[in-house]
Amino acid sequence: MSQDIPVTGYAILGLLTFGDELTGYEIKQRADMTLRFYWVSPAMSQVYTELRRLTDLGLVAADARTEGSREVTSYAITAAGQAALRGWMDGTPAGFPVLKHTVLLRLLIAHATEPAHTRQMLHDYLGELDRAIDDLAQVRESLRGADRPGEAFRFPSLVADWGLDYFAAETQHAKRALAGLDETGPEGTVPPA
Amino acid sequence: MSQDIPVTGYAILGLLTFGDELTGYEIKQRADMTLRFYWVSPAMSQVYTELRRLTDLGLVAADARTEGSREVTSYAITAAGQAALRGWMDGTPAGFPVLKHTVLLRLLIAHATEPAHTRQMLHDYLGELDRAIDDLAQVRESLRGADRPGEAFRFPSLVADWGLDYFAAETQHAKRALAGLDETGPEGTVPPA
DNA sequence: CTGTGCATGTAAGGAGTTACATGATTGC
DNA sequence: GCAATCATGTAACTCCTTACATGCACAG
Repeated sequence: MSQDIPVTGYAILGLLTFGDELTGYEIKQRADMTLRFYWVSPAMSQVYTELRRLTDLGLVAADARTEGSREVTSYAITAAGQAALRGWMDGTPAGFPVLKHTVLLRLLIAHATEPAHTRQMLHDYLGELDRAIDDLAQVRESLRGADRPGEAFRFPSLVADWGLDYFAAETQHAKRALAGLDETGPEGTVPPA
Repeated sequence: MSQDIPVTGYAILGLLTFGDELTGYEIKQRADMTLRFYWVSPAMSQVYTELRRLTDLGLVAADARTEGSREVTSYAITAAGQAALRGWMDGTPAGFPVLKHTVLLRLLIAHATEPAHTRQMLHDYLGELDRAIDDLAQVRESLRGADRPGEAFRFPSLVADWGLDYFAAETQHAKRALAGLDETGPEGTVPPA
């Protein structure tokens, strides 16, 4: 059946189940909007590589047309693609999420540098979290109107809400860590608020 | 300065800042205990590869001895290693965490399969979360006694607590998603509890 | 007429994985 | 005696990234 497609391949296949025919460029944009929060933001070159593979396997159909004077290729999922996607979703265990959290990694060994640097890092992280929340909130808003049970964007909404909650929690954690950093050892005093 | 070491290299360097001389095997064990939750669980082969690189760069010192009749090599961080680690922590932006969350990815496109499968997946995830929480809670317990400000395991404790909260939140999210799945469309009725 | 966005690719390389291979030590 | 754990590595391969390369369309 499924000839060993990387997860990103299935993710692209998944993006194509929402109805539209998409170009590689558009797939990259959609991935940057939503997929990046809980999977990856694949490089353009990988999107094309993956589309090539999926086309060769017959899981997507390439629709090459000429627009003005340039070649544009859109892709649509095929019946075989739908079947492969289902086979993957039903047949392979989901597995535990992998978190590559450089902030936490650095916090773990924060004793190896000065507190000021760690504080700076957490501040920066808070800023990036704000931006991520703004971005994701906008995506979430765009799903309104079709986000109720049975509607087209039911699951994307569920996932977006999950993500928003996650980022909110991260913000809290970062703030708590920041507060914890300001506490000094048993002999020290708590610095003024 | 730092000759392009992968993050995992710095992670290993970080593990060696907690005092002990460790063998590759032991480093792998420690990584599996703690690092895996917010970075990765590197394969054994990669641990050795990385230790080789760090040794070549003079960032760790290999201490090869013969124990009984077999060769055992332990590694300790050198002064140069400490400097390189600090340079990395202070000099490179931490960057936003990357989450590879197959459960969320699958939930996003859950319309492509039957609700029963999605429910099953979320159940499985809840089980794995329980196990992860147990494991991490045990690690957290082992840090007690040296987890206050200024003490050796201050930061690891902070990070472990962060992780435990994260897993608790994930459990809540998964349960909420499960509850959301049981709601049917506007025309349907809410199934009995 | 220049920069930004749209659109598509190739090539090189790195990080990390699985599979394979080997052997000592310890506990049952 | 056998399995699990300790301990160390090599080889092949894959996913994915960065850098490079090209060219149209459109707005200011």
